[in-house]
Amino acid sequence: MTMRSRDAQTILRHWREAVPNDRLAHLVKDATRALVRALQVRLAEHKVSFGHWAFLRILWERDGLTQRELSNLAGVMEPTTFTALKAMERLGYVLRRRVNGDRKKVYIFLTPKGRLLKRELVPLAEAVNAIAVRGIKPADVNTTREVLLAIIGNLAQDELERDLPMPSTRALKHVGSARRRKRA
Amino acid sequence: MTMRSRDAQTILRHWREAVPNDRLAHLVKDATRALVRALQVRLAEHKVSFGHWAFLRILWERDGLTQRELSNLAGVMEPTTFTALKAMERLGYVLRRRVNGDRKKVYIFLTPKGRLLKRELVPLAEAVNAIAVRGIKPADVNTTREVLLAIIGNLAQDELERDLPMPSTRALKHVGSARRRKRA
DNA sequence: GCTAGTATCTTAGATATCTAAGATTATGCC
DNA sequence: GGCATAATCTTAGATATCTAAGATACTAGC
Repeated sequence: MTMRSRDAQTILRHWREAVPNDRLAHLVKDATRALVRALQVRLAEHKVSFGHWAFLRILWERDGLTQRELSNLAGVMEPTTFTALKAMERLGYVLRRRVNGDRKKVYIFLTPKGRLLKRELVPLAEAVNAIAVRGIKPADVNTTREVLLAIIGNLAQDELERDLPMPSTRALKHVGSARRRKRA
Repeated sequence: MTMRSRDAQTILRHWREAVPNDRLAHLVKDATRALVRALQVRLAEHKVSFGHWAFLRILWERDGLTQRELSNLAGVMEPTTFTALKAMERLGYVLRRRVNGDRKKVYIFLTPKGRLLKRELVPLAEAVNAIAVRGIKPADVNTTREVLLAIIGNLAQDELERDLPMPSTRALKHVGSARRRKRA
């Protein structure tokens, strides 16, 4: 299958030739795909799925978090988290436990097995990152970081504004209690 | 459901606080999610799915392309294209036709209905883009573009190198005939 | 002109993600 | 204390994507 290699080439040529102003989204998406794929193939060699990586990563820093908290940190919705953690539990990477106190919450703990993956997997992510930014000026990478953050911020802000029934500036102060506008 | 708004806030805080060096991938992915979601909600108001957008976009520029060509241009694999175009055919946006000549190929043509969507949908993408880059220096946006392109290029290059049985520099010249290494 | 290989589309099945809504537990107000 | 509301997890079902492999049509070399 020659396909994927040719694809990469084609995509690149495509972008180099014409990048109209309103295709930043497409470009960012292609970059994500490239990054994700690079990490994915490496993780696969260690039998870890990309979907689990995001949670492992957070848990290595600190476990005993709830699913809700993990969702927020990973930036995904709860069903995604739920499914991933169930699978990870089956694989023996984590334990899911309700503790005394708020019995709604499910706390997630790494098993030794899950913890051991860290030493194995983190280098893979570092390798992908190193490859990705090879030959790019660090200052430009930083600029990119800032720009992406600003974009995320702008869109989050916009989403809030679209949510508010009364689109006044003052209303933004009360963001914490904002309610989603129901969409068709 | 207050969730999504809080999520956005949480994600942002998260990123502003600590962006370790090897999480560029995560950041790019979050940006993609934000951009995609912004466009998605707008497209949904016009009953168009995000998955179809990418193909419409290409077809508005030029139709009569094959599925293979569309896949390459959209940067997705063929089953994705196939599924999307089948759905779009059902919706009456495109026709799929084999023509005399190479009867393997399926050529895609916009219907008038599909063509009319352009005027309706392009402004949505432009709006999202405008919101996304609001307040960001155009020069920085350009830098970001360049960096993302370079990243895509670096990773494409790396993928090729991983594919080649003999990882020599010279081998890269023969990229066109490169064969995928079989992965476990 | 047959056969082997290649190109293209298609099918099948997996993964990652989402929204919407259901179930359970906690909280707060009367 | 009991009911309404909120928080959290869970289920259900949809979408977008992928890989692997099957089916069909073309091409080239003998």
